[in-house]
Amino acid sequence: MGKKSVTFADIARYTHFSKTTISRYFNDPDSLTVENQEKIAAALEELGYKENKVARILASGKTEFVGVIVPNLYLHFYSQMLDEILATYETYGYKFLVFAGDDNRDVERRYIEELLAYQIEGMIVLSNTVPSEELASFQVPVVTIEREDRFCSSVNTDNRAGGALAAGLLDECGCEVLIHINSDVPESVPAHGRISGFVDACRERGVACELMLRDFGHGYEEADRTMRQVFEELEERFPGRRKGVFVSNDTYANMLVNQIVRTHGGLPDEYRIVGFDDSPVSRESVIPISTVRQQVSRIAQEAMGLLMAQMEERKKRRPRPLGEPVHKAVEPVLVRRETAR
Amino acid sequence: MGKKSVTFADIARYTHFSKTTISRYFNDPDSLTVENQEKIAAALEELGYKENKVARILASGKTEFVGVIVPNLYLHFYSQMLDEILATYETYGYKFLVFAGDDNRDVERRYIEELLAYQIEGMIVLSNTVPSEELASFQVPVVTIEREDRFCSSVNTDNRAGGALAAGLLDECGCEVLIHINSDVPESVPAHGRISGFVDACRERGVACELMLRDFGHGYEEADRTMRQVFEELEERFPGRRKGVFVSNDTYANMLVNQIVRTHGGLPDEYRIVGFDDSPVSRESVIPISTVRQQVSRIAQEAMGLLMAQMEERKKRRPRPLGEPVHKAVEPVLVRRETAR
DNA sequence: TTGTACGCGTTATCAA
DNA sequence: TTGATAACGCGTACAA
Repeated sequence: MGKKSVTFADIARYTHFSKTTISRYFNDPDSLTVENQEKIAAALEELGYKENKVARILASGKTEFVGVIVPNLYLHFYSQMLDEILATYETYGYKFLVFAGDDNRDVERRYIEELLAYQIEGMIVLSNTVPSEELASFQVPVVTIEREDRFCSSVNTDNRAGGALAAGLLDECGCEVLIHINSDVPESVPAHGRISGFVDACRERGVACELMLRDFGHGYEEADRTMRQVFEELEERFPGRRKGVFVSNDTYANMLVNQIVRTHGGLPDEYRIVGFDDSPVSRESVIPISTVRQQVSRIAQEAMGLLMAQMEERKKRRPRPLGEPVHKAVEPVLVRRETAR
Repeated sequence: MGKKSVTFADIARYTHFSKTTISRYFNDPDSLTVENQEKIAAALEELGYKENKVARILASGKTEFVGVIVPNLYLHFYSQMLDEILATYETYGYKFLVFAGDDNRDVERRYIEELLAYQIEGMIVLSNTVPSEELASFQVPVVTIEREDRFCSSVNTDNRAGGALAAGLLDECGCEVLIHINSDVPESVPAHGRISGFVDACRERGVACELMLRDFGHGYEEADRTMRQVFEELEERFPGRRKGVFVSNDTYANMLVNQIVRTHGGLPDEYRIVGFDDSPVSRESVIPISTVRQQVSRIAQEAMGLLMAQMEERKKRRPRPLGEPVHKAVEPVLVRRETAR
């Protein structure tokens, strides 16, 4: 690399101390006299020392690396989540090696191998292709976020509570029939709670409840077409009745709002709509959409907290055999906008 | 770390080869007999060997790390950009250490120090707080994307061409007056080209051209209020004339569209609108917005390509003194939607 | 308070 | 084709 970089040995030679003393200057400065600290500080300045953490890692075994695997950064939820995860650097000092796995299981497996080769101390997984059982089998602490989490510790939004919040708001708006639009989410995925939470809340409130589970495909266009059909079905099946519609995410909710506005020239009183995520589109919509916000920042912090606990445990002499996975739930928050007050 | 991991020494002992031979198995397998390759392969399997790239780094000096600094991942452009940067792992094998600097200069400086301590081989910078002159002073190849780039190599969208595309489309739509809404972008930032490109294209076409540069502040609400004023001004100053409005980004363009739709119940024939970025909101809008797309994927690839070239050069015996920074421009693409055909 | 000596897990240089 | 030995730059017992 051109000129060799300045090392502890150089500083030691220059200051007539030993390498150990230089090392101590960084890791336990108080064990040196103030005078000598200053000498060393001056020498560092003089020689233009730059620290080399790779060498430190090899010697200490601590990389302070955490691996992150997201499905993509196209969906706002994931990028926002990553943003908040990165922000925990200020608290814990851990650095993040990030991979976007694109929902491809084998690709993600390769990424995990690579991460392990870099001696990551822990892993945060948001993608849902590799089963949690397999994740748990790597000898590294893992915390998952909003995905199947049977064998791993995890942090999720309390999706059931989210479904209930939506049902509650729509009910309060005086809706005669409560409808939930979603895809057929497997029970193992936390987001399934949006369905069950909504249905149960409807039952408790004694309100008519309708489930419309559709395959929204993968692209935007496809989803939009499906939503158009759903809209027509709504118009046909529930004419004149006040419909409270809870849509599984804001992007889909916005499609529905657009459809309604294009047809009726606005949001008729017979519609009330609630989305999920509080993603940008919910407030950018012509009619700002009421929604259920996931506390992304809190989720990220809890996840790093959980991970830190496991990583610390692992550094001890006799680490406990990890015990049962811990699952944390973060309460969602209702955001009232114009589609349902 | 619980059980010590299996090392070359263990494999060597087990197979009665030397550590060197084991190393060769990985880095130059053909220099071993096929027979011995198989023996070693078997031993690796047997003992459950996991590679340790940190040790390799220390010995070889090559980290295959690239540092990335983005302002945030809240804006879609940055997260999409990061997504595409991460995707280049498949081509080049470089891993990415990512920091979100939140537009705080000193924070970003700390992040850069940290990145350098991890012996990154190169850096991709999207945030705009640290001057390119300072970036160039670190002894690491740097490529910037869509930011001030005087002293660094860079890849940017050809913003002037983007402004011209917008002007062209609006002119073709038969607009009588062409208006550009933007903030007062400094000339050093590539995005300034959207202004100059637009203005020059108007002049060439001999069309009336109006610049409305406003301070849109930092939050969404603030920007929305500003856009409301801009809208009122448009209505007042150009009544009855067909207005071709080019807005600096899709989020703002959507605010304008919403304002118009709320006032007029739709998009009157006297308005044509073009945004910039092709971000999700442009097609999620009630009236899907015509826009100028940045070729994010191409930009990311060009950036990594440029960076790779510099990093390779640096590994040679007598690296050229880097010479002048290289600036690449990527052509934008016009996306015709409903607000301007 | 400071120093000695060794280890971390690879790669690189020679020599065989 | 293989091996012995010395780096790589730092941390850490243990000794002084």
